[in-house]
Amino acid sequence: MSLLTQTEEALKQQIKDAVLQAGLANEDKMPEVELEKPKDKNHGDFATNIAMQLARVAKKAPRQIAEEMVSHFNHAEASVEKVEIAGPGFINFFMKEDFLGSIVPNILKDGAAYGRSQAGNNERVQVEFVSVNPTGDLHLGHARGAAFGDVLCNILDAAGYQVEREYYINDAGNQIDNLALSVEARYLQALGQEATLPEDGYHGEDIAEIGKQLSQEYGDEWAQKDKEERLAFFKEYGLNYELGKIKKDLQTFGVHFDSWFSERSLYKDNKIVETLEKIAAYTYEKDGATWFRSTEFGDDKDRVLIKQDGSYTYLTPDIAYHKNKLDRGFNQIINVWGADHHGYIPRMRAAIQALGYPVEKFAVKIIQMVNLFENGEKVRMSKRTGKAVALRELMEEVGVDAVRYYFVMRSNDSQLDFDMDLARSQSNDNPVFYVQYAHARICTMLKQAESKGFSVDSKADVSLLTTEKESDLLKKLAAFPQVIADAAIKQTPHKVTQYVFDLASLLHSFYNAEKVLDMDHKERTKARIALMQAVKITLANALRVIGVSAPEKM
RNA sequence: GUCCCAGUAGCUCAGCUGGAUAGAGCAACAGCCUUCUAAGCUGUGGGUCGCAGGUUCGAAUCCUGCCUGGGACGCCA
Repeated sequence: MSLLTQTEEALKQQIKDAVLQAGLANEDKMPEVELEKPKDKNHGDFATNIAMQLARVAKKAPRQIAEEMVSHFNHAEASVEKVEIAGPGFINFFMKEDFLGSIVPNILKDGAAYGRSQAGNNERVQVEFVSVNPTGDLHLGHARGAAFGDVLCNILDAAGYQVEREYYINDAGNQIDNLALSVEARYLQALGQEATLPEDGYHGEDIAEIGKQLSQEYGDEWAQKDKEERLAFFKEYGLNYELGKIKKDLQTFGVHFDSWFSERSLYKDNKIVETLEKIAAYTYEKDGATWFRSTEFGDDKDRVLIKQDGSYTYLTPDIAYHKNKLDRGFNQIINVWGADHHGYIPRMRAAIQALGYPVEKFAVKIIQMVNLFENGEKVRMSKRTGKAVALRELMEEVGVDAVRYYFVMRSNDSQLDFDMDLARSQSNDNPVFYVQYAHARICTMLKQAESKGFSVDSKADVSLLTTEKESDLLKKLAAFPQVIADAAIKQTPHKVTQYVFDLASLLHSFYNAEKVLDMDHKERTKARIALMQAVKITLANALRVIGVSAPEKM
């Protein structure tokens, strides 16, 4: 348990005891004590609205309740310096000076582990994200999903969940047959033969490249062979080529997966038939097709599982896939989907229920669209390729750090304007640099300290850290594990970018107000060096969670 | 037509399991470098929280309706 939560728990307990002793409520009428951290410092370190909550139970005015509660409150047990009643009945607690005294040594001791907690109780969570069809490059929208999913996993991991990252490869079905046909056409063209791309084929440069490669590698060998055999080979070839590119881009982007799940394996292992049998009670035949009665579970229409031509719709193997995921025993499976898939949620929820699983285990995070701006104008297509802007281009243009930071800095359900010029700019407008600069600044200070004979000392007298800027920093540092845990529970990665920005801001403010290296006050200098080290560790840990580098100098 | 997301300062967005005077960055304006990196800091101005009702001691936050913007509504994936 982190220092701050210990303090809070102790305080809550004392508040509860005081309420009971004052006879304002008995055990079963006792509401949950809620503590908040007031934004305004004049309102103390913590505040509670318990008096207002009790107004109805105790049948008294909130302020009067507050006074009776306070008169029974044990200041010493809760490390409270002063209590004030304010406004309509808020009770504000001002903690003793040293209540944050152990935070710096704690952080120095924990190092890279500072911020980690057991909030997740080791629950197993699986996050499936990206899962782009291996028929082309990752573009803008996929990139946001990739960054979001990866950071969410980092957060869950730090908060004490067991996380598994999975990519679902759509290597069966229509789109992959189409890929094979497209490759075939490009191959034949590369050999100088007449061939046209299928109507709904893939027109990208990369497919032409595959065709060229094949023609160079095999000459007309494959043109001679049986079409079926040829397509089977081209399918594999194209799949490996495209998947290889995706994997490489993801690696560059700093995203890795624990498992790559093949849709094809569902066919091979007979999982789809098994799944269909399992939900047979909710299926029926109509118009020569097999339907899933998803309306029974709140979907707005029933869905086809087996088409007239006997093939499956996209949904069918996907249900089998979700069954497979749930059978693996996760406490929760989280899917990260693009906004264009939101309509898909009700039918999948229906399927989960038809399979007999608790629907709460199934969560979907919808990632809203990204709009790219350059020179103040919306960029619809890449200038280089004429197609949707690829992640690769974006990384080359503005760097991995900026792309990742920008993609997680906003709530996933807000659309995102990505300003290329801003992300590229190495200026004070750019939040990525602002945060990294704070880290680099500390590194410089610590280096200077070393050259003056100081070293980081975890036994430095941190009670000398008494200025307002210092206590602001201490409080912010202490909050970090809770911020991570909160972001994990709410599945809101942007809370971490927000936190790291705030911490950087406090550091810059402190830096400008106080001098760390002061030969006239050696003890205070030591304390500040320890504080700087603690801030450095926390900034680095937070940046690591986001997947952004923490440079030593800039 | 149905469903999802959004609507908060000039711009981009936090805040949304109800709480005190609604926050941040950018932009604007005024200051701070012989002093540990000015990629920084300090200050000022700027808001009918889309609109209208409702619930509540209390609503940006919850409920209902409406308006605006984006997206989705295939025997595509």
